[in-house]
Amino acid sequence: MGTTSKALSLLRLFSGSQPEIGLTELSRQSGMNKATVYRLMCDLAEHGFVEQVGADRMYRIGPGIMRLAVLREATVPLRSIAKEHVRALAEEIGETTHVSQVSGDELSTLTYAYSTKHGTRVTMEDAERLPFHATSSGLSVLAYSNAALVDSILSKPLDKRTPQTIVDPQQIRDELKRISLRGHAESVSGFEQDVHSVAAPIFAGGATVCGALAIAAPVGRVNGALRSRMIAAVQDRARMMTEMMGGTMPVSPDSA
Amino acid sequence: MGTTSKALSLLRLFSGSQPEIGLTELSRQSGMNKATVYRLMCDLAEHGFVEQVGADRMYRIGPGIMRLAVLREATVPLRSIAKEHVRALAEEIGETTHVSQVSGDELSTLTYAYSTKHGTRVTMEDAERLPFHATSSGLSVLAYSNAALVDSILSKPLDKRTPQTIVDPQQIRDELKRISLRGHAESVSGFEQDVHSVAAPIFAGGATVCGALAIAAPVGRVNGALRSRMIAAVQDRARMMTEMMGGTMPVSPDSA
DNA sequence: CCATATCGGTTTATTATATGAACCAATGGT
DNA sequence: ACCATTGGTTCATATAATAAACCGATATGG
Repeated sequence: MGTTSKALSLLRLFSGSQPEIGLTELSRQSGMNKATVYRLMCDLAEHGFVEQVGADRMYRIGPGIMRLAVLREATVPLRSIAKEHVRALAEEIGETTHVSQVSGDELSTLTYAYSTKHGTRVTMEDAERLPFHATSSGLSVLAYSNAALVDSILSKPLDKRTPQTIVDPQQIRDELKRISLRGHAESVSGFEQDVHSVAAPIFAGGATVCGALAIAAPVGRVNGALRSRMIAAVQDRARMMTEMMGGTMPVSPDSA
Repeated sequence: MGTTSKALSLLRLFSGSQPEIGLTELSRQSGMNKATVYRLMCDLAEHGFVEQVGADRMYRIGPGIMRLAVLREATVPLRSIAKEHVRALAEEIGETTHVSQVSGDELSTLTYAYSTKHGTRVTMEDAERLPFHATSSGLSVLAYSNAALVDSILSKPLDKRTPQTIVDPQQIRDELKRISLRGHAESVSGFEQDVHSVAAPIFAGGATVCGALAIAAPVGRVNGALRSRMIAAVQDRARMMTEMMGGTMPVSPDSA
């Protein structure tokens, strides 16, 4: 692996549940030599990609990222668009909503919103990486992705997150076909126990899928009526977001 | 320079006025060999830090940045806090407002807001790098920064952006003292002709300055009354933002 | 319509750079 | 007082980065 890739892969270790990491821990989790990690982190810090904080000198994501993020949003405003719709949709349906974004072969949560309508709700983690095969968001994205990505994802071993998680590649491929016909994906307890979610893909310029909009509710609350409303609303909103992104829905299922 | 630093410095070339750059152009502007740039960009693309777009294969900032940005904002929510205040302040004063952020020895615009009160207004560029010595934002930050940063900035040659730009290090140091006493900085046509701006620093945990809030108005519109309102408002808002960031104003000027 | 220039990308011998085991100094818990 | 762990440093070794030349494709212009 190239040196640059090693440095960037260190950033991958940071997550919502682990926003600050020490030098030794970084070395352990990356499997790289401590001295190497140290130098790489210095390089990253020099450019503001990470910063050291507190007496224990832990590293966390740095301010330099924000400049690039502002630049990204100025050209591809997925997050700002998402924020509006996610908010409104949560209000409308009374359940948790979120938008996730494709980046290469990864899918991560971009923003989410809770509704205060019920005392219980599905909770989200910041910037969480979502598995493609086990979430409605992931499936809806995959259903409109090129074959190369689908193959790449389904050829690796699929994590069985819950007893309900579908991990058979062929079964998933069949489901992807159905999804691309219906225009939305659905998952019941595939990622987290007791979570029922529906999702629809969002497209950017050139009819390429750039992410997904999803609604997630406790399984027990999803009756026929709510389910219908969720599906209709998520598709409608995703279509609106696609429009705002300057994208178009592919005319026919192009998962080939 | 290390390989990693070279890769990261390529990202620095992207800006609001140049959001997409081709391979040859990157090579030219960075001074690095084209083959080297190519490999580095591949590494960056692999991790979603850049992506290639269109038929001409231009590079732009990629979606991978957004995951890190979400993570950053979850721990240091400067931008989300800034957005609210910048909006409200623009409304209140009727002029352009913006918040910039320190990252190492750089200062860049994080968010801004326009007011529709007047037909003419100061306009901003996304993610623009601001010179410390020529902007009220930069001066207000510098006035509360440690001596190492101040020395580092003032020891390099200072760009004379306009005839009014102050470029004499000693003169600037004197001004910094006054700023730290008053709590705000002011610049008249120091960065852009005909722009009068006032700014106040924002502090994060540990009384370290993390950025600045500023109001910018056309010189001709800033009379005594407006100027007083701008100064009072910017200081007030910056104080509020500091509070929300969990920061504290340093008790005494600590520019030593 | 052909000649030329420029583009993104690729190859390969050369060389500079990254690496990692061992080592410090500092801190904290027992 | 001790041991374990932390962040950080050193330097001989080995690996990975580099750059000139090259390629095919596209665009430019006379």
